[in-house]
Amino acid sequence: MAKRKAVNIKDVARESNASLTTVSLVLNKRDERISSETRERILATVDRLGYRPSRIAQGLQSQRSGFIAILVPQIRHAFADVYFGELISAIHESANEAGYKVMLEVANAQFIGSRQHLELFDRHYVDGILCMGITNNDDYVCDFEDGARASILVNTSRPGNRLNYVRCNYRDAGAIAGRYLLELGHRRIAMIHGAREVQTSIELQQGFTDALKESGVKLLPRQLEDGLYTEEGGAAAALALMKRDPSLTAIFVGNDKMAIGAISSLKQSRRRVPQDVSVVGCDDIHQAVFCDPPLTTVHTPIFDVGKTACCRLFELIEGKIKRVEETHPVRMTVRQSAVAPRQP
Amino acid sequence: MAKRKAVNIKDVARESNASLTTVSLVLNKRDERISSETRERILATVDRLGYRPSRIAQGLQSQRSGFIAILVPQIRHAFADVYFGELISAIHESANEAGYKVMLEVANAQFIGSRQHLELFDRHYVDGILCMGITNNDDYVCDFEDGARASILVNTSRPGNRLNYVRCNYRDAGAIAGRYLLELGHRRIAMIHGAREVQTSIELQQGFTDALKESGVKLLPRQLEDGLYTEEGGAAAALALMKRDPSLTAIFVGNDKMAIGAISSLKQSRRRVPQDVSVVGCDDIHQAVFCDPPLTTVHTPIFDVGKTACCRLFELIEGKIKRVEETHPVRMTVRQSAVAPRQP
DNA sequence: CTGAAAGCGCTAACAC
DNA sequence: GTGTTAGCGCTTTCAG
Repeated sequence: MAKRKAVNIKDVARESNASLTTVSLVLNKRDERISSETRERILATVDRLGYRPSRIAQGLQSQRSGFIAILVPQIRHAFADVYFGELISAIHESANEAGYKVMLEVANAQFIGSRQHLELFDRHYVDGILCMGITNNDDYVCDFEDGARASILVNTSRPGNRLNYVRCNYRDAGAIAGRYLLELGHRRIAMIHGAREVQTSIELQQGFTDALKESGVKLLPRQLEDGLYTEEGGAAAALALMKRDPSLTAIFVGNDKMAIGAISSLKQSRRRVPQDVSVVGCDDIHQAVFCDPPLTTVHTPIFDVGKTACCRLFELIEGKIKRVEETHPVRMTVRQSAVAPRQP
Repeated sequence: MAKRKAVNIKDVARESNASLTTVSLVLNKRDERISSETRERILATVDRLGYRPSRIAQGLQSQRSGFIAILVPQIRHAFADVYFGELISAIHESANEAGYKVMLEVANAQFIGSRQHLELFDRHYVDGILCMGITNNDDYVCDFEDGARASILVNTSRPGNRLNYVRCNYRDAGAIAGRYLLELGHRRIAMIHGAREVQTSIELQQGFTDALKESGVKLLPRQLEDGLYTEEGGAAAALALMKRDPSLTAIFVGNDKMAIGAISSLKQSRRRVPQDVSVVGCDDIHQAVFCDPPLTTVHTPIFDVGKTACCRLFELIEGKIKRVEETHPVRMTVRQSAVAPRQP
C-alpha cells in the first residue's frame, strides 16, 4: 500500500504559527483560554491540511484503546448465528453511541490456551470484554473475578462466583412456557434442552420442571433430550423423544433454532404441528415468524440485554460502578405452533 | 476499573540487568547477536514479571494498527443477518490465522456523513477495510479508487471503476437457476429480485433473463417483484406475483432469506410448494435445509469468498499485490422446493 | 555482543 | 494566552 505520510499535529502547529499545545488544546475543546482568533486560525489549518489525530498516539498517552472485545464461543460459523448476531448488533449500537470501537474474538482452544483473554487487556488491545455463550466449563472467565479487568457475561451467569452479568430470567422463561402448555391442557410433555454445561439452559429446565411439578406433572429423564443448540440437534432430539413416547402432545424447546429443527423433523415424520404435537420455543428470534407454523415462543429481550451489557461495561471501564448483576424479565409470545392437545 | 500499572519493557531491562535494546531484540527474535545466556535471563524475567509488549506503543512505532474493519450496510440488526454473519465468520477466521484483529463498523448516515471510512485509515484505526453489501448508490466507496487505502468489496462490485473486489458469479447463478427451471419444464416463471441498486442483484437477474430468453421464454416486467432482501419482502412479493398471474408455476428468488419468506406466504395462501409452485433460492444458507420443503437453491461459496477477500486484503496491505478482481464459480444445490410443473 | 539515544504522534503539567 | 518540555512504551540505528 502506498505509504502516505500523514499530516501530524506538528505540521498543523507550524502551518498555523502556533505551538503544539495550543493546537492540542483547541482540538480537545480545552480551549477556554485560547483567543478565538487563534482558534479559528488553527481550525482552518486543520481543515486545509486534512489533519486527523492519530488514535494510536492518543491511546499511548491515555492508556486507553477505546476498544471493547466481543468474545463468542467456537461454534460453527459463530457470527452467522442469529442469537449471537442479535447481541452483536445491540452491542455495536451501544458502543457506537458511546464512541467505543468493537472488535471480535472467538474463544477457541488456541485463544484460551495462550490466555488471550488476559493479553487483550495487558497488551492494551481493549478496555473491556463482553463474554457471550459462556458455559460452566469455561473456567478461564474466573480470571476476571478479581475485577481488575472490565468484563461482563452477556446473557449467562455462572453459579458461585463474583462475575458481572446481564441476562434474562431463564428460570421464569421455563416456568412461563410450562404453565402455558399446562393451561392449554397438555400433560404428556417433553423438553429439548441445550447443553448441560450452560447455566441458562439449566435454569430454563429447572423453571420448566418446577412449573410442571406444581401441577403434579412430572418430567422424567426419558422426556428430556439434548438438542445441542443446533437445528440438526433439535431435529434429532424431537424424533428420539417421539420414538420413546409416541403419546407426547407437546415439546418445549430450549431455543428457537432447535425448535425450528424439531418442527422440521416432526413434519417430515408425518406428524402435524401443532395438531399432533405442540412446540414452544425460547428466544423469539426474527425467523420465528416465518416458520410453518409460526413459532409460539418465550420472548427473551436479548437485544436489550446486549445494549444494557455494553452500557454497563463502559460504566465499569470508566470506574462509575464496581459490579453488575442484572436480570431482565421475559414474556410469552403466542403464535401458532402450540394449541390444545387433541382429545385421545 | 483498578488502574493496574502494567509491566513495561524498562522493568524487564532493569530486572534482567540488560538494556532496553537487548530486551527488544530478544522479544522480536532479532537475537542472533545476543548470547544465549542473556536471552535466557531476559525470557525468564519476562515470564516472571508477566510482561506483555503494549500493542499501542508498537503500533505507534510501526504505524500499523494490525486491525482491519468490516463495513456492513445499515439494515435492521445487520450482524444478525446470516449472509453477513457467514462472511464475518470467514473473515475472522482468515484474520485470526494471519494475526490481524477485526473490528466492526456499520455504514450508516452518520458514519458516511463524517467520512469515517477515510478516518479509520487516517487516524490509524485500521490497515484495511472490507466493504460488504455495497450498492450502486454507495458513492463513498469511490474514495478508495485511488488505491491509497487498502480496501476490497466483498461479494459485490460496481461497474465502471477501479475498485478491488472478490465475489461470486451472479450472472452464472441466474443462468443456472433459469436453465434448471426450464429443464424441469416450467414456462410460466417469475422472479423476486433484491434491491435494484445492488449490482449482484442486477447481474443475477440478467443471467436469469438471458437463460430464459435462450429458450424463448420472456420475463415480463409484471413477472418481476422486489423482495427487499427480507423475509417479509419475499413473502409480500410472492403474493403480489401470484395475484397478478395465478398461473405461475415457478418463482426464482434472489436470496434464500426472501425465498423462505416467499414459501411461508405461499403456503399460508393455500398453495403447495413445490406441487403448485416451485421455488428456487440463491445463496444456500444453512437454514435452507430446515425449510419445509428443504430449499433448492444456487450455492454461492460466500464463506470462501470471505476468506479469500480477507487474504487478498492482507496482500494489499503488505504491498504484495496492487489489484484484486476475483470471481468465484457457483453451482446448483437440489433439494425439494422445485419439481416439474403439474400438467395443466 | 550490548547500550545510548532518537523518534513514532500526542497530551498535559508547568513556565512564561 | 501561549509555548516548552517531559513523558506514554516501543523499535531501531549507530556507537562502543
